[in-house]
Amino acid sequence: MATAGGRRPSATRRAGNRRSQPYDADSLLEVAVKVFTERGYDGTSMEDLARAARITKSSFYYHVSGKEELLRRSLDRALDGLFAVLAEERAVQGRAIDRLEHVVRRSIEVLVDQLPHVTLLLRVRGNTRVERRALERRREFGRAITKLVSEAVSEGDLRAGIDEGLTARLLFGMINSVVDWYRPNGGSLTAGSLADAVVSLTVEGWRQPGAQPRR
Amino acid sequence: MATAGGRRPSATRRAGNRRSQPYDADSLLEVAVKVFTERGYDGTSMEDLARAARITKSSFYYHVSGKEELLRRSLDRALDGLFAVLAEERAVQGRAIDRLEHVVRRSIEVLVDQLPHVTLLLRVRGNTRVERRALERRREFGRAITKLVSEAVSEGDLRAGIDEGLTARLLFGMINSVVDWYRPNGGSLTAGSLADAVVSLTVEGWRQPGAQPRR
DNA sequence: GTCTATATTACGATAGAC
DNA sequence: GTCTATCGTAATATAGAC
Repeated sequence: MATAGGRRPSATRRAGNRRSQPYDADSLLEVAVKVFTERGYDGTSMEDLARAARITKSSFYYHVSGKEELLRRSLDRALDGLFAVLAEERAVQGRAIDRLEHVVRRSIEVLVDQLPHVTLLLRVRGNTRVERRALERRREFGRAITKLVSEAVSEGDLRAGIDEGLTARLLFGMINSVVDWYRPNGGSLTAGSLADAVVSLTVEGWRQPGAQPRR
Repeated sequence: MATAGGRRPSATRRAGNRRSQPYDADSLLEVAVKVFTERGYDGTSMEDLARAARITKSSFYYHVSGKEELLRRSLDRALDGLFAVLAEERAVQGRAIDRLEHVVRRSIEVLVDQLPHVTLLLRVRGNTRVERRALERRREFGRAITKLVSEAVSEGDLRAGIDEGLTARLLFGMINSVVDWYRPNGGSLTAGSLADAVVSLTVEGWRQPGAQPRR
């Protein structure tokens, strides 16, 4: 999965806030997006970013044109990851219910893998052109999910009578909410076991199989 | 449900952005929180608020001490609503599974009823004391939900083997995600039918009852 | 590449007239 | 209660030395 590019010049080097070698635009993006997710994009100043990188504002500006470039690159990373999932073999071939499950599982992987970027994406409000473009792509992703749910109903694998758009929204609402608490260092909770929990909860429900229906 | 106070001096009067009678602190809170949810709290300036209220910044300051007072009052409104649910008769008496369902349904009602305030609450980052206090109360609410899920497992009404904390988080993640798309003017989708969808999806799952298990 | 210093604008907040 | 005018601060961004 990784960061999609090839070379990784400073990812490990910078781990632990160690300040030794000069920055490049990519390593500063990492720093920035981390701070954005902690304090919010609008709540973060270039001074905050520079302090987190242990350099001055001016040095920061040497590498990037400004806050919005950082936001744009981060949002693109998240969106490219999600759309790549929609293009995968198992997302386009087979029964809709299987394609849906695949997209759910892989989306959770992308979310965990690109956690800060996806987090930022999910909090965008649409105040600038960059943000509005991201929102539009997000809506496009949502439409693709709704279509999958719709087809799964048509093919008889989801209960008829459910509202496709609503179900899709609630499903991805559940998935997206993961960014609010998931922390990679947590250890045992992998993207896979998280996906298991989500799929289990939405597919089978939490009802105790033996239990009497309660109404 | 309403706005908890008694008199409603300008709620209807202000509907439709009509500008006629003088403001008070409560009617300005409504205006402000609406803008906050659209542009984000940090992304909103007092100038923005004043423009939305069709008065000047100075006039706005005549009624409120500043942005943070507006935030504090909004967050308190959301949190008070949610905690009131936990204190309701049906949230403290009976089987845990029934108490849980009641809290889920009533929380959705509060969310819909106090939509902008709950929206703001869910987006708080913890940058100020006011925000950190709200986050702490939110965590306390979360712990109460986890406890309910836990008890429902103990009482044998939820499948054993599920992770209580994870289930609680995913459940309320699904519920909370509603603020990202629900619009009251939408018409036919009431809090009740929304709650039905959430309960149905999480309790029964979306599997077609007649369908063969697929793995 | 990184720094100090600074230009410029935006923002939160207040003073004082009406 | 609302206005115009303004103060002080903090933010984005750049210039120029090293």
